[in-house]
Amino acid sequence: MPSDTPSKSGGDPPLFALLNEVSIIEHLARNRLERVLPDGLRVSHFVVLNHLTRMGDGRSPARIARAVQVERPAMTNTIQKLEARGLVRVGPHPSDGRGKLVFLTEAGRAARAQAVTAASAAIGPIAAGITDLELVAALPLLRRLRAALDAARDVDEPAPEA
Amino acid sequence: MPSDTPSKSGGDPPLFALLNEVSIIEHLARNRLERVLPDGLRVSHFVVLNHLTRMGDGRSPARIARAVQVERPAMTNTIQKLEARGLVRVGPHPSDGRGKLVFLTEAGRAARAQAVTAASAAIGPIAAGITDLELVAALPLLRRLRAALDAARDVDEPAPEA
DNA sequence: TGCATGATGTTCGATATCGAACTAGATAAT
DNA sequence: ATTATCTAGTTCGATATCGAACATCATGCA
Repeated sequence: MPSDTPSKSGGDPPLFALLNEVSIIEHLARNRLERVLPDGLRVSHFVVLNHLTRMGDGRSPARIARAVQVERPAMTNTIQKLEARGLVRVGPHPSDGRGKLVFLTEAGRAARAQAVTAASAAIGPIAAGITDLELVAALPLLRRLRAALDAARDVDEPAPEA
Repeated sequence: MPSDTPSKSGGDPPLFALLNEVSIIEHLARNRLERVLPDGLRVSHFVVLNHLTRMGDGRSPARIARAVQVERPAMTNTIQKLEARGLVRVGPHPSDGRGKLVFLTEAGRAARAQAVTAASAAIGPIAAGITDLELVAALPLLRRLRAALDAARDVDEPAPEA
């Protein structure tokens, strides 16, 4: 049964081991989520609906893109799909001539609620042996790590030479 | 400065909040890694080199694909690229007529070592304010979550009817 | 032995994402 | 005011990934 055992993650620094687990969890959760979402709703669409619901309506595509860690062209595509499905309404920015603002429609809110239900039903039971207490306990570290990675995102040239 | 504050992740169940952090961390780490890898080495390539180095040589593409959470066509593509770069050697399976086995070349091991160095240099400093102790403390939960998600991967029909 | 089922590697078509580049509009500096 | 710089949204080309389908070989069962 131990078909993989030579040197599992023995020599890996803790940070690498953690990022490895994170990578696999993300992949598994994403795949699972993709299969249970209603209709042909994509994870990327769900993420945007979720973001708009939680953080608020009337945001620009660029702002959403930054928050969701996606490049702007991808967000253009996603929002066009959402608008075509009637889950989102796009209007011009009042004070910024080039900008746009994205608003949730009622259908969008409903679809998001339905997706959340489906996601909870599909992913919740899997983590049966894991208590909320443990999850909450692990959250602060992950948030700090995310913040650190996020902060270092634009800092690519740390003073080339002295 | 608080440009995003309406309802951050207040109403989210802990599992969702954690998966959200995981998703963002994975994205940020992947992007950062992609930028620091030598030549045009892709993250997917690096992952395979890493897996073969840590878990051992002479594995079949399908087995690697399962371990790395990627579909077989993607692994076919990745291995062809690796072979074209001379980082990997592919031979027939001795006892299984259809199978193949993937072996690391010296260039492959060297490239992996170089990539690990680059990755450490790029990602290590970011997590400066985070101790190995904290990371190690968070690992068990993540491993359990991964195991749970992994186990539930094929169990899609949990006894449809009684 | 012969046949059904499953696994492996691959090809194909569709889709999403990314980086680069472009246009239009905003913003800062001179 | 004019110019330079920056940002928003989009388009384009390239690439990776996925799901479905296929040919080949293994394996279990009759």
